[in-house]
Amino acid sequence: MNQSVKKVGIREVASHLGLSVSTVSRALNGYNDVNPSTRERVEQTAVQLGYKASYAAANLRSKQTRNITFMVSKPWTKFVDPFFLSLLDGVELVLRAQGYDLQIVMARDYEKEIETIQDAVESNRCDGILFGRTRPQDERIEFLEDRKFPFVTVGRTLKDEHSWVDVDHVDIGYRATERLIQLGHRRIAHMVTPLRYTYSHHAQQGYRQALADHGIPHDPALEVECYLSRKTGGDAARELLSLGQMPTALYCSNDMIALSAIEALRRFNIQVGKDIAVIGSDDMPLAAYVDPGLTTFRQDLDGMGMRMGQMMLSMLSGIAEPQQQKVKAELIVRGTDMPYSRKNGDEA
Amino acid sequence: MNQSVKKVGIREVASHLGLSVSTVSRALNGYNDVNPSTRERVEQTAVQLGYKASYAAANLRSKQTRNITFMVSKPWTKFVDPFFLSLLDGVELVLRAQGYDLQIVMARDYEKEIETIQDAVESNRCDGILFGRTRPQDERIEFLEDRKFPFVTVGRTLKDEHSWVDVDHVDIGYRATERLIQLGHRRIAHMVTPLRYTYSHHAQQGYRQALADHGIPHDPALEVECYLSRKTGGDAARELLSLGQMPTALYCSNDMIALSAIEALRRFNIQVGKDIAVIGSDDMPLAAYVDPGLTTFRQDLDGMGMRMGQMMLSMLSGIAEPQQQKVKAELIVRGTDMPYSRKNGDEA
DNA sequence: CTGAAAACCAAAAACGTTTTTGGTTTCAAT
DNA sequence: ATTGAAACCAAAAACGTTTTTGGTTTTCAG
Repeated sequence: MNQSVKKVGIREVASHLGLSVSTVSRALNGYNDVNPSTRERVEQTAVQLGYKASYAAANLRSKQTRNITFMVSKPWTKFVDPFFLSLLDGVELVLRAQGYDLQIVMARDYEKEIETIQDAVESNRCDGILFGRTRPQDERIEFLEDRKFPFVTVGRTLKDEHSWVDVDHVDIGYRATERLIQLGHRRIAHMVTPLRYTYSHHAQQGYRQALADHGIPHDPALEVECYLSRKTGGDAARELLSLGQMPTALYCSNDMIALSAIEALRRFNIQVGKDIAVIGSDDMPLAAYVDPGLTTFRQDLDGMGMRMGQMMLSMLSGIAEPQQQKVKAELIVRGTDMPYSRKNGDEA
Repeated sequence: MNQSVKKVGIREVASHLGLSVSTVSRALNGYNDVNPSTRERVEQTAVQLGYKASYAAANLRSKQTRNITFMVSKPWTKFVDPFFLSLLDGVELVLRAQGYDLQIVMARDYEKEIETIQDAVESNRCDGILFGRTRPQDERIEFLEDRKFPFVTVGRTLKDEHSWVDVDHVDIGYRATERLIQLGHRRIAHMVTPLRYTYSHHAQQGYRQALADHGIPHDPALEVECYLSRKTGGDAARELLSLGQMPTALYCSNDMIALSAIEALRRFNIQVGKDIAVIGSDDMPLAAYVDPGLTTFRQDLDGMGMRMGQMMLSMLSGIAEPQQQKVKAELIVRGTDMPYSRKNGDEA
């Protein structure tokens, strides 16, 4: 009910208590050289008076913005969105709990990415940076490491010496391939996501390892690089069809590619889940909806986001060693994978 | 190549030019009482020296944060995401162009919404607020109007006297219904989105108007309120099935509901696009993908986002009158709507 | 020429905190 | 009692801009 017309500053609460401004500040910011009972009183009258510290003033003096920037790279939006927002949700949750704000910037093409990061660092508008879409060797990461500016990524470089959270794509590749092998398949194709991203290499690694472990020779013709738009996923499927001997199973390192391959195959009257097995890699909303449902892997994006936030927080509180967390994905069995039967081989 | 170890402040550029600090500031901030040639020189050496104004200091003095907060209400994420991010993209584009940062906060349930807004306003961390999910009368809007704090919404209240951008849902409702009528349908159901949101009322209005204009009596039993989760869309469809006379067409005020209804109908062996017509309202990614594709309406979210940003900017530059923009959606004809044929009526 | 207005710029105040510095009290150990 | 350390707090400096105030120069009509 305390309706002060003027907004109340730290002075007000200080004079209201007969304390000095500095004591109030130290009490509010959790310094230890202040009497617990004093702190108590300060905190109480602060809320009572509706005191809110001026961010600008606090930032100016303390040289930290309490802002974390998440850079989202533009060319995906349409289909990768859902992933992004779940992640963001987790990030925001833990950041806000510690009084940090989350700010987002969009990099609208490749060159803008590094530019955006530079700008964010140099115009000190944030204390840390978050981003994804990491590449085997990544200019952005080199820049940030060079400047010793706090950052955490979703995904990693191949060098792998910074703080990151990542789905274990080697594991996914391995498990998907092994599953198909155990279902009796021998000719298993890998529809590879763009190799400019690190995770594609990991998926490839898992795929090849599984083949090797089960004594199946690796046929380079069965590994086709696809791009993220739907078209080229279908194109790759057609390319595979034209091979002398058709693969009986497809492991796709993302669902969009799987889905577009399925669509293309359908056009050739090849029934997925019957004539050919398909396994995807991320569980996009569509995957559950198509018929038959896509067998794929679910990733705990919310949890990964939270983990990212925590890492950032701990870096900000002075911990220098890079932290890394690899997250296992959960296999979601739906209808697109099935055991090998001799018939399939003849199909092509 | 100018590698100063210390970061360069406004003092540096001033002394480097033999000018006063204040002149440099005025030159950089576009004040008019500074010689054009002086301004030129200042700007040049500013970039040359790599000068970046301290946000904190500038904010402290000028009392504006150059931050806009977008509040996203949590309970949707899974399916409404794509809409959200497209919108955000447009917003960010125009805001950033004017040097504003975009910051996002998640309100994780209903109560948190108003709380979050209050906090954003009172702890002056931002100059303006953006949000959606507006209700017929909206506590948040009342609060912000009361405080005279700049805000723009996606969607509006029924009172409708603030700044907003909104898809014309009356128009969608009208056109969808009219189209079905012109295809020969008479028993057209409206699967209504939750009435706690304003746009549902608008959709309803359009639907009823179209019926009235074509002399079709309004049957309340054909208007069923659904909720956003997929389940209840299907439930509503089942409810309609149990009616004495089955509707021959469904207009759904959002795609998710349409899709779940379609799924439920399929379980009853009712073929959508053949036995019953369905039209949706927003063009979610799924809509193009299901078979048959959902006939629906596309909304220019990117454009709406940009419009929101522009409105915010103009409010910030002092224009007080509320600005409002209604956006027409574009009909996307796919496979779920078809002409009425006598057979349908008997189907139930 | 002259005087007043306009253009241009410098000096200093102000923004509202946090941090530094240092001073007083309290307390336990001598 | 005395002393040194620890606990507590006040005063003032500092953060890096923008804004205010006012002073000097230029311009231009009379």
